[in-house]
Amino acid sequence: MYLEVRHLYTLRVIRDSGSLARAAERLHLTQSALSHQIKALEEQFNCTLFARKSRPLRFTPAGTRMLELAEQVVPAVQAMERELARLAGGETGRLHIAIECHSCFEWLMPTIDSYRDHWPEVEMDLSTGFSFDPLPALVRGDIDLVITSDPQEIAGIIYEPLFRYEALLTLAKDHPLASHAWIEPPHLATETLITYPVDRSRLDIFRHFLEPAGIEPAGRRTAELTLIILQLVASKRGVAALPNWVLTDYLEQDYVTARPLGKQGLWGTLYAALRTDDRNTPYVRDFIETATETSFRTLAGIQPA
Amino acid sequence: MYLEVRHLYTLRVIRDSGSLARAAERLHLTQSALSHQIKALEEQFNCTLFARKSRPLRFTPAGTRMLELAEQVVPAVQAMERELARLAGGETGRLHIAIECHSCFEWLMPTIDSYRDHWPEVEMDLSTGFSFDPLPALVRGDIDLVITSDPQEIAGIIYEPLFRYEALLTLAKDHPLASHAWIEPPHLATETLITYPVDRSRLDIFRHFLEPAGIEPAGRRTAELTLIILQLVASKRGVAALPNWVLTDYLEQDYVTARPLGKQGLWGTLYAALRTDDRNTPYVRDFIETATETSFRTLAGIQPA
DNA sequence: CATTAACATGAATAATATTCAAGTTTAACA
DNA sequence: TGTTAAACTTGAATATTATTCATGTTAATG
Repeated sequence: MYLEVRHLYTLRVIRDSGSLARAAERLHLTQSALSHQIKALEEQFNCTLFARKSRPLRFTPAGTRMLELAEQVVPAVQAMERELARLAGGETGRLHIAIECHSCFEWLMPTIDSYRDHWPEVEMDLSTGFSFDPLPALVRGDIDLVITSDPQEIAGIIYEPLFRYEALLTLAKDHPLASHAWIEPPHLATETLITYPVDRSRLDIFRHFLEPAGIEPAGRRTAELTLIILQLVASKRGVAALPNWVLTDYLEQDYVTARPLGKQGLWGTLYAALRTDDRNTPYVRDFIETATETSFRTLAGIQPA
Repeated sequence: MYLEVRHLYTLRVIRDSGSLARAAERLHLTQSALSHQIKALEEQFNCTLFARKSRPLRFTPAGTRMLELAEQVVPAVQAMERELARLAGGETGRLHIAIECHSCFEWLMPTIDSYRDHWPEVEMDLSTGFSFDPLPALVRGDIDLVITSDPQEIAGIIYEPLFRYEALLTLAKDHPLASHAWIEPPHLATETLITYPVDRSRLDIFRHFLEPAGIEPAGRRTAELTLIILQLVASKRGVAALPNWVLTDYLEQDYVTARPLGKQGLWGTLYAALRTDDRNTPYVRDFIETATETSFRTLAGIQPA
């Protein structure tokens, strides 16, 4: 065995996720595979790289040194890969993005920032899919990429999963439902549900939580901006299902509280939809990679798809 | 497939050796393996890395860029590996070296220079084995490493091959034998052979060239220093068998000329002899690695062992 | 127009990474 | 103190990937 870029990449993910088990998920490997990988490294260099017994796990001096190398090497490799991708053709093109996901700005903005650095020649545009259905526009070629949590089978369109997130029911701090460890559908029969202004068929809380149980909320009202929704919730005008990552800051500041929907929680997956033709276009591929990487760096509580 | 350190290492060797075939030898791989490896890289990045049809082969812009990465990454990886090896223990120790090879200073000095940088704590010493037989001293533990081209089976001693070289018969420029494309043993029956002052049983030209043919040179004289030997040859006091790498400068300056010994040439291997116990000692291993690397960088015309 | 050296290719094999199916260990909790 | 769950380890089975082997192609050379 030899030290390879793969190992360095692994090491970074382990540090970022704080445990072998979680790192394995992100790397799309079993936890056993990672254990073997690290063990082989440790045997080759005849030293331990980190102490597993503490959470988050701690790197030894040797592990820290190797991580330092990783920090130098991995970005350099990625930079070269991007440059070659540009060289290989398709260095310029158009990337018009539409988002159906109303809370996506948080990771989309840093993603676009860092993407622009790598692909200055790509003409970018961003439209929010509030008023029109973006998928036909994607098929027609008016736009090139749609961020959505609701993949619909359409010929010529593929969905690349970005990450999984949990929808939490956001509640005022002293809301009665906060006494439950998790929310069941009947709990909502007497509540006003605040949502983004989209058709209920696009909302997971209806499709995968309330409708299967045959429950209707007492009322519904909509708001476009996440901040407004939160204000409404805080002032007890209703409750709202929001992605966990949107809430981390507000929960920490104790502005609102939140509970899982169902014992297992209500999980959704965010996808990038693109035309099959664009599947291997370098600058499109790299956008997706940049997006997942940025998300995992920026967002707390999300899971690999 | 992914870009790995291995590929970057390969790329450097290809550049240094100017052809896939030679690079393969140095990497201890078949030429086919290398061809596959490069092909896979080129397919992954969808570009060619170098033009094969020219000798030495030329890197494309993409290849150059990747080589640039290699130049940054490989030394960084090696540096970390050495640091970890020191951390893992055995960071300090003794390395007393004896050389039997009289022309080895050329690569030994740069080797020791760069080695000292990496292992400042290791106490080094160098003795030339002119007067005593170093192998018993190695067994006893008086010295720790012997550079020799003449491995003798001794319990507790192993030989790590460094590189292969060709012994050439060095001749005055206008020497009659220079008219032959290569030298046969009978040609030497009328010549004075100039050698280093060691027993003839240690000299490859006797053991593997003259004795098998039952030929004796007309005379023999010795000199300790390579430069003196060359002066004697140039002034027609005799002929001498010397490693090819010693001669490159003098041949270029047209000071002397040289011919292969036999149609296939007379090839020898240089070894590092060490005690079996020291086989895995980090600072000893690294000396051997540094030595081969330095040799291939410094010396022209040598071959992987 | 042979001949040689360098490189390419497809199939076979060897080496290596990963998973699978246990088994430990640790920490949390009743 | 026992019980459970989560995180990690381990050895054997399997899958994947790298390398070799045998052979073909190409380009340069006499």
